[in-house]
Amino acid sequence: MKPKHFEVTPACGAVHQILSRVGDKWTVLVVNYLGAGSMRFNELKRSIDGISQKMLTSTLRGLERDGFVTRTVFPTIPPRVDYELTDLGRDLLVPVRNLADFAIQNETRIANARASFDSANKATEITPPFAQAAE
Amino acid sequence: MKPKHFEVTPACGAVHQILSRVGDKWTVLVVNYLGAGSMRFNELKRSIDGISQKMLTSTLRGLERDGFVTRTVFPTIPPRVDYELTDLGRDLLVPVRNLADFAIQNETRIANARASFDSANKATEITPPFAQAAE
DNA sequence: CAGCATCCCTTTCGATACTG
DNA sequence: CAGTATCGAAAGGGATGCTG
Repeated sequence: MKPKHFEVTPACGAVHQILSRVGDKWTVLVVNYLGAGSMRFNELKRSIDGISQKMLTSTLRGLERDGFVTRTVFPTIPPRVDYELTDLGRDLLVPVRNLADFAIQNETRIANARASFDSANKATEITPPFAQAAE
Repeated sequence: MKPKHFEVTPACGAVHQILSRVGDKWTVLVVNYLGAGSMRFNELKRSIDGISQKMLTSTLRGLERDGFVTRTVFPTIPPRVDYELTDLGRDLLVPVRNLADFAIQNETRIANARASFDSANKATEITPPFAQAAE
């Protein structure tokens, strides 16, 4: 849990914290859904196809810990828990969506770059005698 | 290598690609250094404290594959390899730095949120008889 | 309903040794 | 100098079963 090095600049730690939270598998999806308003646990779970309950829990906990979402428990039966973005969470949504826009706008360029890199690389390979045709 | 689900929106895949590249352990550091101009392999390695040559290599390969950096080999002895951001790489730097600025500007808020979350959590814990004082 | 605990597999990362 | 190859540790992530 505690970083060992990469303190190139003093602020670098904080930057990496955010970037790796945002870069994990589910955070952005969760934050994005919560951007539309508060949601319950299973409501989120149903919305985000493929997420396990374990990952949803830990993603929400992480976001809660960092102050991006609030968790409100209603002591009813059955229990009800609402998750909602804080102001900080809504602020986070802005730069994240900028990055998302970048990704969307450059999707083709990146895909092309990959394709040409991969084919250029394939050409350089050892080309073993039993090489399968390109998959 | 192939994602199984989380295609909530068609663009979601592209977004996640970028976010997870940028969220990995070293990419942002490398891209940030290259933002100042082209650099050689060992120059980068010396600049980024704690990075192993394996991770620097794979980070650079990933960035090259996605079209964010160029790799220029000078067939001299000893060999020399320059890495430099492409236009796409410099474009990437913009939203990334916005997110970095967000991280820096909200570092304290996040740290506070964590501290209060952690202490609130500690209070709820089983409080074992031999609980160590806060580390 | 909203979780926690457990098991287990996969991916990521770091350390070390070797090469053109 | 600029890598590749290999190994093992650690973290991430999924499936399942159980609880208040």
